[in-house]
Amino acid sequence: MLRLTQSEENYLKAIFTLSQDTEGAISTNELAEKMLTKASSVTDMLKKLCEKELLEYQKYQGCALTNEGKSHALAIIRKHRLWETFLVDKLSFGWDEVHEIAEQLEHIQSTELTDRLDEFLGFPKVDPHGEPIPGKDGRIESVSNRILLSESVVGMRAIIMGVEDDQTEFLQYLNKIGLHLGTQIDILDKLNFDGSIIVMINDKQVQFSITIAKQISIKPL
Amino acid sequence: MLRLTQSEENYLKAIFTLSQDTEGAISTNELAEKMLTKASSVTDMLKKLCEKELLEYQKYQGCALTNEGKSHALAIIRKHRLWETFLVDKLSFGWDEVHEIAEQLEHIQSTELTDRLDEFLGFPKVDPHGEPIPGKDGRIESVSNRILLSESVVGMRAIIMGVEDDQTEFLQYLNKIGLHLGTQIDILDKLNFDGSIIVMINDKQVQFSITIAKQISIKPL
DNA sequence: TTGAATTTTTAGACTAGTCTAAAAATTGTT
DNA sequence: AACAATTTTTAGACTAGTCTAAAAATTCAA
Ligand SMILES: [Mn+2]
Ligand SMILES: [Mn+2]
Ligand SMILES: [Mn+2]
Ligand SMILES: [Mn+2]
Repeated sequence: MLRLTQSEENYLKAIFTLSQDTEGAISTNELAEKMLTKASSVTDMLKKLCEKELLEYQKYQGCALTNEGKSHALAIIRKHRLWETFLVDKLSFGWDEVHEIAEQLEHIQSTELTDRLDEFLGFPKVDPHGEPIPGKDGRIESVSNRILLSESVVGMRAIIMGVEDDQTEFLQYLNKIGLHLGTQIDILDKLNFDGSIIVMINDKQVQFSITIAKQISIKPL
Repeated sequence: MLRLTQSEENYLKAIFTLSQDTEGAISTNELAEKMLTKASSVTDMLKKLCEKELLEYQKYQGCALTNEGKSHALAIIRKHRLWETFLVDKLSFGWDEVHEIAEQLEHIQSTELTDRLDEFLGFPKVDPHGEPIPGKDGRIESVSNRILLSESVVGMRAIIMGVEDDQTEFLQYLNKIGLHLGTQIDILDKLNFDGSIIVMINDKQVQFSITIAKQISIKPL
């Protein structure tokens, strides 16, 4: 079994995540930005991960994970999301407080631990941000009939199913306006000129910019 | 707040532990053996930790933790023992399976997490090996009327309270002979020439070498 | 109390991960 | 197609942690 450093694992995870919404290879700069580091550091790491056959990489052509690399990334994401669930469900942390801690816990090496944690939590399907939790086998069950709030239409009634961004400030903002997983909303209006969406949450009107609306996923009722 | 690397934390913990049963300073070689590393590496690390005022160190004179260093060490030991308790009490691991995992978990940085875990576990006083768990304030409650099995006298009846060694093979051996925390034993005999102790455990006779007897702590009834 | 054995430190090297600055390759634009 | 802008890689340096081999200090024992 190939043993990876924390840094290597963080790169794999970042590449996997970026690949989710990008066609083709991931560029060095894109990855540098995501990793909050410099392109030259990324190049060095890509060479190393390519050497270990976790990704394919050719000079100036960006990179793409191999199956091996993908399954490593999924194992880390599985751990991250299980630990976040543990922190919220068992230790009563808020959904805005768990990401940084899970960022460390995801690197604990023990498949046995991960699988027992999964069982202890009752095999949860999604984490506290509504993100699906990969199974033991690395498979992600597709989450059903979700759309982004940005794609909603006026008059729709819907349930909040997830957030695409788990940054503390964003989640704290959502807390402040009373928006949680499972919250019911009504789409009241959309402004043509900037795409803003006006929503009713617990009898209060809230206006979301298109940027925010793209970070929230809902299930129409 | 001073941020330490995993390696620095492991050194502090080792120095603390060695200091428990050694008078005066800890020597470079002693520490090298404990850390499974070379004396030259230890010297480098001692310089660094001295620089950070976590220990006092003078060339050729060994080292001793400062109060700052001690409280860091205690915080790591607290985490280690709480996580071991979590693994055994909540995830049903055996006491022989948890040390390696806790060796990693003890480095997770979040006082909030540690304190909530403590609460979730019901503020346990001892870990699965009978070792006391330091409190939030770093204080260790002294464990009452314990002696080592090696110091027992023939005819005594006692309860197993702890083990001084948490190596997997040792604990597995204890499992095999049916010795756990809380097990009741009778001291049947002591052999003068090698110090072996013959003990009755669950109606079976078992003979312990003096080496083993020094690793087991008991409470006489 | 002096020489030998042991312990400890230093010197120099290596790996992992990062950085800055400069060079090279690619991309885009006229 | 040529040149400019942008992206990416390389070269060289730095820190942390480790190692081996050699030098220095301490300890031990005759
Ligand atoms: Mn997260
Ligand atoms: Mn991480
Ligand atoms: Mn342990
Ligand atoms: Mn450790």
